[in-house]
Amino acid sequence: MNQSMTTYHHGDLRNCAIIAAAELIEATGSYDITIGQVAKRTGVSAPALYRHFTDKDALLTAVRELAHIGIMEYTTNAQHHVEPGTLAHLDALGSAYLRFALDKKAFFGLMWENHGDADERRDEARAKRTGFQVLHEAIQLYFRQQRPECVDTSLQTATLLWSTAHGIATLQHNQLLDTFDEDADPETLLRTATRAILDVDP
Amino acid sequence: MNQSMTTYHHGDLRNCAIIAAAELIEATGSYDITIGQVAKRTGVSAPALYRHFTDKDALLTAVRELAHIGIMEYTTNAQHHVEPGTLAHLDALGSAYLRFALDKKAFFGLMWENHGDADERRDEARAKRTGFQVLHEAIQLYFRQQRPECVDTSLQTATLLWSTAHGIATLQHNQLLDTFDEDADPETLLRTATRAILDVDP
DNA sequence: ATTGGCATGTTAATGGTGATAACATTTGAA
DNA sequence: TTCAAATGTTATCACCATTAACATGCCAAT
Repeated sequence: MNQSMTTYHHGDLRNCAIIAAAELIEATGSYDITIGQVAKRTGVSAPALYRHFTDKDALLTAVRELAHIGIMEYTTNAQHHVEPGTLAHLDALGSAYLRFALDKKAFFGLMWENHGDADERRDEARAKRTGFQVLHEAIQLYFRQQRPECVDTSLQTATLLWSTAHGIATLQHNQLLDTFDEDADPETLLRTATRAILDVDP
Repeated sequence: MNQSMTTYHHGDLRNCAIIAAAELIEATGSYDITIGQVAKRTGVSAPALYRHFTDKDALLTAVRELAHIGIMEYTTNAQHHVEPGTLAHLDALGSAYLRFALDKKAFFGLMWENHGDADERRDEARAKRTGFQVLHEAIQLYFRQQRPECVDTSLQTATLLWSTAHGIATLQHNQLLDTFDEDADPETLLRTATRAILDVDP
């Protein structure tokens, strides 16, 4: 991308291809891109990409990593403006998740798409588990600080909260929330659900 | 399918193609099928299908209709064994949703995939709204019968319940529930969430 | 009954896509 | 300095969705 294009060898093709793919996805709003498009945007021939990615899915997997980093940025930024261990903290995490799904529609879709290789999926599962841990720790902190009488070490609350946030995000992503209830507001729904779920088991 | 194959004209190609596609999806566990595969299974040439479907997506849309009917059967059957207006009734609906997602993985994925034509999407949205209405009415009945003091005419509870069920189903579909919490059981999660959400606003 | 038009099939061809093969250039380490 | 590995390039393939051009059989009007 920032290489003097006079060289036969590109110098940083792998990274540039990933970025080009991400830009393409952002620009078109769809992750249905072709190797040829990525190659052209990178100023290189299509087969050149196969020196750096075993197949198309490997390239998309690299883009998915970027998407994971992106959603992490959303949540990290959200946490900067709230007091740790408060209800507002949990709201901020959920809100960040929903906003990412809305702002970066194509990346959000790509992240959760069913794809090929089992090894790649395991790596992504690890990345997603990291995000899950952030939520789980925030919940643990919330209970210790706000409701020390009912601290719960299980993962159930975190799993439930993630599921709900994910469901709301996914339905909204498919434009179904409006279909079901034209007055539905994702953030309000999630806040309501969050409060309901946190009140379980007291 | 049940036609004497001696005729040049097939007689019921449209329906047979849809069924063949569905069978193929069921058999391979993936909705990534080709027109050629469907044609071969129907005993016909590939272009013949274009007399009945404008494009591949139109065929898949027809299969999606079958999937909607299928999930409706799951929920309808589930309702036969429970008292209307009870908590068990709501549990049965949720359980049917989760079981369909697990039993008919590929169909579930296909139903919620992002696809092309806006008109087709509007039709499917209608089908989904019908399913949503079933849930909403069950919830209304539940409140009238079990908790008449807090009947709520809004769609919020239904939307929230659907979102949660959908989130759990989707995460499970992507094998992420186990990743997050190896002890997580989808049915238990949904039952817990259901009770929490119903207790809102009392 | 005959026949002509329309619905519905068939084979051939097109254009795009992922992927591999065969060949070319550069780089860097012995 | 040189040659092998790394990395690009231009054919080339197979597969796929879709369209074109042609063939067949059903049905309705004569």
